[in-house]
Amino acid sequence: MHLEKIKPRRVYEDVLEQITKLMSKGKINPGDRLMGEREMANALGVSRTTLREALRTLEHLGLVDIKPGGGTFVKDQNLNQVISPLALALSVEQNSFHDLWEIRFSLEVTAAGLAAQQATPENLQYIEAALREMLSCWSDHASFSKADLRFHYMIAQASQNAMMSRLLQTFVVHLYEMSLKAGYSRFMHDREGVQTINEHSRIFEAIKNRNPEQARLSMQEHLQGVRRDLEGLLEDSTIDDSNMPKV
Amino acid sequence: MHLEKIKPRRVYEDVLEQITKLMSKGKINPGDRLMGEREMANALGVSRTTLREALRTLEHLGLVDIKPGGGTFVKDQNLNQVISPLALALSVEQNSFHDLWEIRFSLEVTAAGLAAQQATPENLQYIEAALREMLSCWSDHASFSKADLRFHYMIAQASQNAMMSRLLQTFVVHLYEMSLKAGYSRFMHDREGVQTINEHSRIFEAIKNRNPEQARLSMQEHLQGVRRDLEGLLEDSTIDDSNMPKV
DNA sequence: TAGGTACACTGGTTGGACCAATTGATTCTA
DNA sequence: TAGAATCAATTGGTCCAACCAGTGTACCTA
Repeated sequence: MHLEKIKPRRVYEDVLEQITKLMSKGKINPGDRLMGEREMANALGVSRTTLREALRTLEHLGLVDIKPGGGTFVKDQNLNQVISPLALALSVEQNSFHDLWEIRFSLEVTAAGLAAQQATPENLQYIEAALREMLSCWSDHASFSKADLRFHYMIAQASQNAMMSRLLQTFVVHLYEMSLKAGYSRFMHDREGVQTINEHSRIFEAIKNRNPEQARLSMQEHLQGVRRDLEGLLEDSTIDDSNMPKV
Repeated sequence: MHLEKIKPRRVYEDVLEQITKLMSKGKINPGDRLMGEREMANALGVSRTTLREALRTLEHLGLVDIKPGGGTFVKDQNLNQVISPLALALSVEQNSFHDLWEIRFSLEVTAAGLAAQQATPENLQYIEAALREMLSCWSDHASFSKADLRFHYMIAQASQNAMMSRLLQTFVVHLYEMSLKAGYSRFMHDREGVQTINEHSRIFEAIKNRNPEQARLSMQEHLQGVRRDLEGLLEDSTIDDSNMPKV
């Protein structure tokens, strides 16, 4: 027989529930300032300590902005501060590079297709700007990588899917950092300088020409190419690709 | 000129960093019991309150299990307790059904393909069991839906990608709950009883026959079908599909 | 009126206290 | 002696009162 472990209910969870409900029902709106901690704790009938645990949680979820000396404000969701709650979890959990890459691959190919359908002129402008910057500073590893990341992020943005964009950003950045640790930067130029520019251009053109299928295909090819390069590196790197929780 | 706002450093963030580093370096392993709060707070030179804010964060990330009266334990990642940090964020943020569905679609089609390549005999067994249960209790809405969800979850598991599985589970469950709120349950049977069984069977067969392309295709068709049904419902439902943060 | 200053208020942090639940050693019992 | 009941130490959960360091505002001054 298999029984579920019963979790003791905690007060701060009740508090969290009350506040989140107010937010999802629109009783509290972005930009609003919440009551002071002392006042709110009193209104809820809990201690300030407990209330603060709930507020801290809200902050981690990116739902609230706590300004010392100022107050607590409901975060404006339009700010694309991509601090996904996944980010920290990713940095700690022992996920294999392979697994994360599959997810990125899946999402980014989809995002490229969506971008081709729904990118605004402004989106296209940003994507092209990132592409130009890659061209202009391809001799500077750091700047090049930065522009590279921005290129991919701008495509995610162009998908007009905020959650997709957040997820992708999180995964892409994390994978990039994992690659750096494995020493990818040294060897990047062999490929990046010549090949990547072309691939990126193709992706951009497909999006610009409103060709979703081509955009998906170009993105697919690009990511497969990058991955091939990374694979050689991974074989004898410090990236742990085996210690993954199975099932 | 655009300047970034400087965030005052908080003590609990330092604490969080120390602990997470120990975890990612393997100094602390799943199952380990952390020091008592008083002792650890003393060792870190911070107050118990501050330490607790860090521990609470770790708990929300699913990295740690806090047992009142017992102690704090590093969570065993092998337990597929899918309490993604995303879950709460999803329940509060105003994400459009459409956006979440696109993500689910992308990931699940990929998962189906992977499952066809890598499913273990045990995986296949679980998937088939869920399928059988759907057949046996198709007259009971609740049980049917439960089996339906399990079917999809088991495929995600069969992809052998733990992170993918976690993400999918989170999105699928959330979308299901959103559907329920919109009154999907009443109308589900029109389609579910007849069509869905067939579609599910096709997906299972493709996975069983180790045919990734067919598995992807079958999953694609199934999800597109379900979505078509949902769309009619969404037009005049309580699901907010417009109030989504753009860009 | 413009500028500066004092003050009330905010979140951040601390230490101490008490509760309820768990745990493990101790003692009692059969 | 083996098992059961008991007790005490320990743990996390919650609360309280206090102080700090910033913020914002109202008031006062030049």
